[in-house]
Amino acid sequence: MSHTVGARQAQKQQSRRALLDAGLHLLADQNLASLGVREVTREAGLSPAAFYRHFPDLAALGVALVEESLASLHVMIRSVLAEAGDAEELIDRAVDVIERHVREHRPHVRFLARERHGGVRRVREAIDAELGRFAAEVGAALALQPQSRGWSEQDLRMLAELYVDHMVSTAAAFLEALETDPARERRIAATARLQLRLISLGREHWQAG
Amino acid sequence: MSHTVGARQAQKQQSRRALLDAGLHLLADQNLASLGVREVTREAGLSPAAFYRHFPDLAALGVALVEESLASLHVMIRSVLAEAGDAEELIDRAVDVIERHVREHRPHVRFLARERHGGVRRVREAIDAELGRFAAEVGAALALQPQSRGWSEQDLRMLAELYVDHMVSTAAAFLEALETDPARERRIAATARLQLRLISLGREHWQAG
DNA sequence: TGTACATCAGTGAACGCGCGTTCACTGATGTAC
DNA sequence: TGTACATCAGTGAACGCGCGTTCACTGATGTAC
Repeated sequence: MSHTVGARQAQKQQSRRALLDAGLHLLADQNLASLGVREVTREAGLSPAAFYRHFPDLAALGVALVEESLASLHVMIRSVLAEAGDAEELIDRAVDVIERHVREHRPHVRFLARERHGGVRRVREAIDAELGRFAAEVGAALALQPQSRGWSEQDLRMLAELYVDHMVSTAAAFLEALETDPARERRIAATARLQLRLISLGREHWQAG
Repeated sequence: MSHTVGARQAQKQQSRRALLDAGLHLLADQNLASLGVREVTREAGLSPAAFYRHFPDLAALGVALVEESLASLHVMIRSVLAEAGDAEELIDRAVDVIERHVREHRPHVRFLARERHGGVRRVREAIDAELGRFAAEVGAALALQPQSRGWSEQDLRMLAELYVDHMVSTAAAFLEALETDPARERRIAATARLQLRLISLGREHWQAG
């Protein structure tokens, strides 16, 4: 049985949550680098000094948001990899899952897109490291598939990276569409499916020539 | 013959240049959204008030930087599209050109990567619109190639976008490597070549199944 | 259960600082005659 | 060529403001007995 946390602990966690949510909300319209401590605490309904009971600085809050954001992404990727079916079905499923993920975790996805090449090195590195781990995971899953018979480690890795990069580009496109012109969503999904189909074809004929 | 600009005009252009260079330099370590007017003018060796003789605000300076950055990118893309040779040669050439471009226009490339999903909407939209134009240009070039016989407009467009997205991902990877661990450059180039080869294979067998 | 003390999340005031923007100005460059 | 006036890029001082961070504090929660 889990230890029941005391009221004090529970309240502290609630405040921490409020700070993270406030940050995520404010980061819809700006970068982590331009976010202010007072801005976050104001949004969270706390005094400025309270911030320091939870994080040493804003970069630390950013890293906490990276962890959250990537945890949910991780779940998504696993669910895509766990699917069974023919190539066509898998592609449709994968694009659907990405689209739903962006819709349901919009602030987190936006945060990742914005900070992946953003101005705060610690956060940038945390994101890149995690995306690298995703690629490794995808590579391991690909290695188990019969189509990968005879593929070198390097080839598997490059294919995994191609998939991850494509997922990232597609997610960013969905996000931009949601924010500016939701009608574009359908076209982006259609394009992503065609692209994945083309990549599948390339995969089938790899080393065949 | 071109009109010789007066000394006044020439000096003004020099100051404008200094402001753009100062901005670009400072944006190596931060976002446009967190850049300050005083910061830029200090770096450029001008008084704070001088800034307003050139730009109404920092977003305007950002848009000017987008135009510069994309002009040089445009030249690069045209040079890739203009190449002739077999698929293998074209791929090697394309990856080399991207690598060289990132090296030679590092501050501009970094700026684009950072602000593409950054916090300043005007700048974000300017970048996206220009990347869309690139995709159209690539699509038009692809349409002229014999391998594209029978391809629909939609298929050409999705392939063009796949190439542009791949170029963007590759450029971002080169950039990150240059900034953190130059030894990774060779591996990134090798991966990009393999990926382009796989995409080429997919292209050859498109609609063949 | 009750009491006395310890902990510590959150407060509110205070600090010094750099910010964006404005303003009247200066003096070199440009122009009309 | 010379003179008198216009233009305007850049200046330096000034303003009010919100910032990050610190500090001693408060009072609810936790703990030992």
